[in-house]
Parts: sequence; C-alpha cells; structure tokens
Amino acid sequence: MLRTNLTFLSFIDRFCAENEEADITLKNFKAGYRFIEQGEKISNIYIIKDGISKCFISEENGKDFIIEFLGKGEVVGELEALKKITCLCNVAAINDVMAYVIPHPLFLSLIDKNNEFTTLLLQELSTRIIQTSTRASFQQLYTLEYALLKLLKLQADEHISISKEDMAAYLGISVRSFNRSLKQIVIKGDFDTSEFKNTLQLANMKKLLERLK
Amino acid sequence: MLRTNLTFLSFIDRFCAENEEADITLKNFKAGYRFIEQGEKISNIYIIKDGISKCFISEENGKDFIIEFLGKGEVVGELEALKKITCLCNVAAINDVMAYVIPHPLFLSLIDKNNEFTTLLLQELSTRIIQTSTRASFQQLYTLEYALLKLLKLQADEHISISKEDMAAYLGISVRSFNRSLKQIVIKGDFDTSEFKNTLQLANMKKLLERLK
DNA sequence: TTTAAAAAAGGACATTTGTCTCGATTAAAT
DNA sequence: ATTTAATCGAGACAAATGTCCTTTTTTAAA
Repeated sequence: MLRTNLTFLSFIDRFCAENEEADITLKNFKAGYRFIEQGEKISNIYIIKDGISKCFISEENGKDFIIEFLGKGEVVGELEALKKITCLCNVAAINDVMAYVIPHPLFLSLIDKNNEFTTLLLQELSTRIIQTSTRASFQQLYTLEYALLKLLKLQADEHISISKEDMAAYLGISVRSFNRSLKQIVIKGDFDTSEFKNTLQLANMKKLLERLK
Repeated sequence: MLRTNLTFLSFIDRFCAENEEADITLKNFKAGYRFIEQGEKISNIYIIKDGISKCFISEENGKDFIIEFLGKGEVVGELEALKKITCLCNVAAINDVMAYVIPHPLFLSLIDKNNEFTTLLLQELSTRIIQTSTRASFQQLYTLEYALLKLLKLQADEHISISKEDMAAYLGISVRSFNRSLKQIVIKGDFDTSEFKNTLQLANMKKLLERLK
C-alpha cells in the first residue's frame, strides 16, 4: 500500500549530484497541500525524496478513491508527460513532503538518451500495473473485513499511520463501514491490539479496547 | 474494456517483414484455450494479431476477476519478462486468436536497442495504468447499475459480444447480481433495447423484452 | 413432436454496505 | 474547572448483493 522505489531515488540523487547544471529543483510541500490537481495541465514530473503523499481520483459523485500512497522514490506526473494528458489524479502531501521537480522536456530526453533511466522507469510502470491489478482483484472479490485486515497488518509492518478517512477511501468504502469492520476485527481478536494502538492513532480506540476486554 | 493498440501491431508486423531471420513465430489458439496460466514461468511474450482474449486473476477463494479484454496489438507476458516473475494472470482466447510469439531475450534486446519499440512499450504500459486505475476507482465508487450500463454501451459501440459470466467477472460480481441489474436497466429503459439484441446474445432476452413492452 | 437432460433465470432469505441522525467524546475557549 | 463547539462512533433503517434452491427455458435425443 505504501509504494517506494529506492533504486529510482538513488538514480536521481546521483544524477543531480553529477549534473548540477541540469534543470532539476527541490520543492517542499506542507502536510495536506495538494500539489497536483486532477484535470489540470502540468509541465513537470515529481519524484518524492521524502515524506508520504496520497494519489487519488475524485469522482463526479463527490467520492474519492485513493489509488496509492506514495513514499520515497515514487514518481508522479510521468503518465501525463508520456501521454500528454491532463492530470489523472490529485496528489496531496500527507505529511511534509520534499520532491524533485523535473520539467517534461528533461524527463523525455532522459528517456531518449539514458538507458538506465528508461529501464528504471519501465520497472516502475510494471510494478504499478501489477499492484493496481492485484489490488483491484482483491478488493472486488474478498470481503471488506479481509481487505481491511490485510491493510492494517501492512500498516503495522511499515510503521506508518494513516487516517481513517484515507483508509476508507483506499478501500473504496464509507467510514461507517470501516468502523463496523474494524470493530468486528477487534472483537474477533484477529488483529493484535497492541500493534493496533501504535499504528492507528484513533482517539477512542483506548476506550474501545477497554470496553472489549 | 476491449483494449487494442494498432500502432504496436503495425510495428511488429513491419519488424517481422523486415527481419525474417528474427526469432518470431505466429501461433493460433482455439477459442477457450488458456495459453497463459497464472503462476507458471514463461519464456515468451505474446502480441495479439487477431481475435480477443481475456486476462484474468483467479483468487484463492475460487473467484475470477477479469483484468481486461485484449484485442489486436495488445501485449501479454511483458510484465513477466521485465520483472522476471511468474505469470500474474491467466490469459484465455475468447474466440480464435492468432498471436506473435517473441522470446524474452529478443524482447529485452528490442527494449535495449530499438528506441521506437521502447517508446511504444512505455505508451502501452502508461495506457494500462490509466485504464486500470480509472476502472478500479469507478467500480468501487459507483453503483453496479451504472457500471453495467457503461459496460453494455461500450460493448455495443465496439460491436463485440461477451458472455454473461465474463461480464460479471469483469464487474467483480455474481451472475445473479448481473441479471438483476440487467433487468432493472431494461425496465427503466436506460439502454436502447435494439442495440441490446445485437450485442448480448441472451437466449431469454427476446422474451424478456416482449414481456416488458 | 414429445420427452429427458442441461443450462439459465429468478424468488426468497441472509448478509453486507450506505445514509442519516443522534448521542458520546474530545478539544477549545473562557 | 466549566461550558461550548466540533468531531467521532454507532444505532436504525434502507438499499444492494450473495447464496441457495426452485422454476423456466433451451437443447438434445428418441
């Protein structure tokens, strides 16, 4: 669920160090700031150096669907550069984010001239297809409780904490359903509650856990 | 829903004509034949020259999820070649299929040496990400009826006919739900029934339509 | 054409999920 | 510390979906 690509990041780090004249800058985004807006035209791609962002589609019915959480080394805006389209998703910083900003012409010439970069990009796109497909299948065919459990465990493993709203949007469900399933999981004891407290920063969780003892 | 990539196909057609010595063959698959099995190791990629295939994931709970229907010019097995993994999906011929068979080494060397090919591949992967993401979002956030309606219209536009089982698997629902929504759509008159008859070859459809008049 | 077997459709009920709302909990202000 | 405002959780009901099983329709055989 939190995608990263450290190989890609090292490449860019190195490339910047070796090509100081290149037209690459670093930008900082405050937590919550939406640095890419769905439907807009952009002229840069971004590579996350630090922090976590969420990439999400806002549907016309007002609902959001989180495509992925993006961490170190993840690229954003490359589809738009390759296919010359307006932004497919919104991208917002979840915590403070630092990202490389690379203008489209430089990005496209890198693809044209640097084989290593192209290979890395092909790898990145492949991974994305695999993850998106696998996840779509999983979420359509399994019960919510199962999907949520998997999500919670992933979160515990990766030591990150994500708001309930965002988790619900990631699962494509309402917060009400999220709460319901969460409670079921805790009641059944399918998820170790000590892990739980560190992972989810839920105000009422302590009380909930007390009551359930 | 039926993906095609005619540019890609022309490239391969041309490449084959110009490089007769190259290690590329044409294979035919009968309707229904599953030419790629999830979890298996493969050493070729396939490019569909003619016919329609379905690419689907079989989950452990016995359910299938159709990722996409693939038509002319679509590639299969390239993710496996790029990431050196076993097959992510099953791929089965829906009608008779003819496909180019390209060994992994040749595929990888094309990426390495032929810029045009690499560009086409990047375009193909990008399109796939866009479509998979858009669809996942759509199917999670809209009602089934809405998704089904969209699917039926697409099918009518592209003049193809797909079995109910496959459509249900594509939507990630049971055939029962599919039937239910279908009836609703017909009753409400949201879908032009004349289009309908040509698209869906459903045994009972004529009667259904009679009764509903 | 009639009958038997196979396949598809739909009814009934259970389960899941969403919406709306109200009560409880937390945070903020004084 | 007390009051007020804002946020969050969950009950109640409605809508959607799945499962199981019966009925209907189609196909195949005699």
